[in-house]
Amino acid sequence: MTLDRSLIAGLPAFADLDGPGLDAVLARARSSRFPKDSEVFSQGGEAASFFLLLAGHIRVVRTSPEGHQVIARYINEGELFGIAVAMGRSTYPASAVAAVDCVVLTWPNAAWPDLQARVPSFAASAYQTIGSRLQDTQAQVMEMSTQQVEQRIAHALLRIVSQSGRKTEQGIEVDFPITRQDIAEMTGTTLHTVSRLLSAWEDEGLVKGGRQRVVVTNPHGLMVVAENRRRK
Amino acid sequence: MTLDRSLIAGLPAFADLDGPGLDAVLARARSSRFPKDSEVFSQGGEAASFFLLLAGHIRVVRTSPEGHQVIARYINEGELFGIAVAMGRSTYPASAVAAVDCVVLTWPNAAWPDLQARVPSFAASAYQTIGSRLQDTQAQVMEMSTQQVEQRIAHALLRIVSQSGRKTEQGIEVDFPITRQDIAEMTGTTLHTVSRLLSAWEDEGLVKGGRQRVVVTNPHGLMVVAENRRRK
DNA sequence: GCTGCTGTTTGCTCTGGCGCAAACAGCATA
DNA sequence: TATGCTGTTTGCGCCAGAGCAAACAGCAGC
Repeated sequence: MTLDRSLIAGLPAFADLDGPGLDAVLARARSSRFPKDSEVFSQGGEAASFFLLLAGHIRVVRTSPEGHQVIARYINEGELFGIAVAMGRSTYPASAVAAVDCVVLTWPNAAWPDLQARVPSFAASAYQTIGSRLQDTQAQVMEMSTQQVEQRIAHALLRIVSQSGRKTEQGIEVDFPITRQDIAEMTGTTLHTVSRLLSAWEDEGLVKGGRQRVVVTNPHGLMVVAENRRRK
Repeated sequence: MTLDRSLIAGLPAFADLDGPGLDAVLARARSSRFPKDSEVFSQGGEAASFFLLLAGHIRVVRTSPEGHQVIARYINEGELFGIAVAMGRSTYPASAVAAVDCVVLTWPNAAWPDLQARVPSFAASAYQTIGSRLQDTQAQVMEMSTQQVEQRIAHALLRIVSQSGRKTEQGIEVDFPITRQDIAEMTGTTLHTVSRLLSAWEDEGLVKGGRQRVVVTNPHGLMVVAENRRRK
């Protein structure tokens, strides 16, 4: 099965590639579907492939030995993920779970050295992805060290909505199902605290909730909360 | 000034290099001294170079807009740091401060593409460094999400001591000056809490403190604390 | 339309660890 | 030997947010 260039031509990861370059990249890939809640790869499993998300949303989850779960990030359409090979790792450090039905491009790790040599801008894009994830994660550590729960949750919501928001009449909605528990696992807090805060924000007209739904109705107001600039 | 191969021949970053490879790498580098407390590079500053620590210890610090400081990591002898260029970044995301007098190799970023092409194993080592920092940072997020302060501090201490410990008669000592405040900034807690816990541990015979000094006298006991397996 | 499951809300209690304050101790300099 | 400066210790009060419990609500399947 041959994949069409148009699948990936518009993506930032391939911005610098010409037609033949795109074909070279696609020649080694295959596309597959992952239904909602299925695992694309599993924490600790041998890293045999790397991936690009064509459609859908993917949750990257780490589980501690004691069974605690933490959501490291959400992958959006067009992003590379599971690129353990680019970091010289042989196992996946986290699991990737489809938050909705997804379409994923898969490359075998064996293709990496060759791709890196023949399509250097593709490799550069992978390295940049890793670099920006490192930045994001370090920023998260800073947030967790210095900010209170309310600001952290507000920031997290704004980030989600800015990366994976869908405009509606009411405001900007997270365009995949997300539970209060998920938000808690992203911010290092508890389901209960998230629920309480969202309820409070709903009363203030900042957000609107629903089952596995969050709509930010007043992004600017939420930013004020995130920056801790509100007059209590 | 020409640098001698022996400077770097034993380092993991150059493990795969032969003699000419080492020379090629060194040809573009220059070596310099940084006195204690001086900055090797500064957060937000334009990233013009990347570095390797030949001797000493370096503290990587991020400062928030509100002035909060967080210690992202310590760099040990033989490690690459400030490799913004490998992540496609144009500014440094943190500052690097010499914790003791240091000797540092410096390459201009301009040398990177060439080195990457001619000494691929050097580039690979840089990418692996970034990858393992991402792992470390994500592990830190997990710790901060799921563990209490006591465990986090115990883990942090064990990590420091295993990476930069010096054996003494008393136990393993952190071999650079480190304050309670530093430990607090590594673990997202406060000077006071760190001091209290170290005092308590000293009473239990796990560690021994001093001004800017920490000696772990009973690593195994401290691991029990870190794993939260103690009978209170 | 009923049933069950999964996710959400909310009240109450309790406590880890932060913030403040003050005293104290090494170490360097005059 | 005295004087500061910087880092450390410790006591005390407080509160953000966790933990527990219980009721509630949307949605899927029968």
